[in-house]
Amino acid sequence: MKRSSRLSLALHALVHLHKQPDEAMTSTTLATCLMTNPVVVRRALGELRDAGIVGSTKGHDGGWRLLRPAKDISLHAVYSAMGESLLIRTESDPGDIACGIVRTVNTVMGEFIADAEALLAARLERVSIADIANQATPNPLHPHHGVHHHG
Amino acid sequence: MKRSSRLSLALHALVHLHKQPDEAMTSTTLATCLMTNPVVVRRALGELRDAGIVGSTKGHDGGWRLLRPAKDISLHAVYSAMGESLLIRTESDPGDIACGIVRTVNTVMGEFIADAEALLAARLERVSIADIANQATPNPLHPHHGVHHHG
DNA sequence: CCTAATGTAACAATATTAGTTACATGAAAC
DNA sequence: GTTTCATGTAACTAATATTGTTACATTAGG
Repeated sequence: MKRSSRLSLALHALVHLHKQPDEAMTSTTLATCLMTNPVVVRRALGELRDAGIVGSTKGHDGGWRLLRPAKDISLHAVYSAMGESLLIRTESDPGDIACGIVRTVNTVMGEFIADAEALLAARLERVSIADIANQATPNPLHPHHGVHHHG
Repeated sequence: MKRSSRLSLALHALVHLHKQPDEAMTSTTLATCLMTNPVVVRRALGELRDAGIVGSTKGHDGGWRLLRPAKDISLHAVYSAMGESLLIRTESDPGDIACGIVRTVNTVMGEFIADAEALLAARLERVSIADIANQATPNPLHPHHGVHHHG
């Protein structure tokens, strides 16, 4: 697995929920689609639940569903809900603290990153889960039928 | 240590080389300033040497020096020389390969990242090592004397 | 009260990154 | 030419971050 698979994992799950609006999907079902563990799904979606993006219900016929239309869920909302960023973290540069250069590099880099962060946030705000779903070109071998039986 | 300290490490080293243009600095001296191991310094600067940004000489009075003025070394040159990026890598999303959604998420994200990469590259191109050095506000407690005896 | 779901803590496994040791190579000093 | 001081690099170890797993508590419905 690669770094920050959490992000694509969450997006993947959200698109699934969007495509199946009628009934809640369980963590186990999603985990099968995402080829991971139900607990990992809960952890990721739990953060989105705290941000009011998805809702979860326990017990019979419980599971996850979107709390608002996919077109109203921006990628930026997802990312900030998960405390993630597209940019690397470059805080806390190693180096002798008595050396002024360290702090200068950190300052310059920090400003650059903050600037870039704002730039990307604005762009991510303009992309929604619906945008991703609409671009979904079904796999010619396994077209979607609403139910996802993993291969 | 934080992720991609390699980047700030390299920048830190380059500013040191810029501030000391008269003689070469050894990996050991730099390692002391950067609070790391000489081999780590060699690994990082080695990539910059391959890119023609710095030069190294062996033997007595050997070490590292800049091969061109600091104002002509852009952050983008440094980053691409090291094969690094300011953006996270999101390649190879986990998920069932038979599920079209996986590929769609990857496609959309990939395009977004590529776009952002180009954007940031252009911005990094406009910042040089000299820009960082000029912004260096010396530590009031330990002003620079040219030689860096670590604390 | 049994089943099916989430919630979460604690732990194990894995992957990534940084640090270290060891030794070969090359250049200047003596 | 031999010694010394430097880089070059491979191999290994250690530390860190991430992901996966197990176990069990909680809640809802039949």
